[in-house]
Amino acid sequence: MEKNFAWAIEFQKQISTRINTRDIPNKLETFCGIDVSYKGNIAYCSAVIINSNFDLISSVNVKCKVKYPYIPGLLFLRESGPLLSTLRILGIQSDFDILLVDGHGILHPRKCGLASYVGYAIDKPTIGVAKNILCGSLRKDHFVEYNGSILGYVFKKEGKNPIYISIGHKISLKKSVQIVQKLTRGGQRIPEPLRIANINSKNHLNFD
DNA sequence: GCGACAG
DNA sequence: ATCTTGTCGC
Repeated sequence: MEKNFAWAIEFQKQISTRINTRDIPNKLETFCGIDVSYKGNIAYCSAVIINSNFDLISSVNVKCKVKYPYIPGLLFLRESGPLLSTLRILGIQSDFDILLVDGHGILHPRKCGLASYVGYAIDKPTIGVAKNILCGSLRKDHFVEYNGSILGYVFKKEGKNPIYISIGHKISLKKSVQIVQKLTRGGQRIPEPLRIANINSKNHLNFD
């Protein structure tokens, strides 16, 4: 029962040509983290917004039906729907400056991971933060290289597994790394907005 | 053909 | 991601 997802691959190649890998003039006061967990065929998506002082500004939990399977390299098919629906609801009550997504940005076979697609879709500065690498080779200087280009950075915390940071959209890799490091509290592996969003998404009782 | 493979 | 009990370590 395999399907043709060739269209999705072409779509990613198309979107990748529209990704902005530079910083844009923007405030850096509020940060949104968003993540999804699953139960059967239901996706539970949570988004939270915090400020530079880690104060909670806003949060939403949204339930959605799963429409696509998980296919390595095509995570956006499965998660962009729930993420965009949730961000739309969140937007009704609060705005934010930077979005952090659980998954790769341009550190991707077609330079268009989930974080890049979502960032492009909402047209906001977005950073990709993944817990595992999908492609590329690790360099001693902590950068990740793929097809001759520096597309990511490995952030390793003592005693913890590393995380992989990459540009989602409308931000540079340098600033992406600075932000992720500032948002990662001592003793933690995951930057706060994503860590809280991940916890909330697994709390299925807080969904309508 | 073989191995790898975000969440 | 999710399925799962006890268990090792700070």
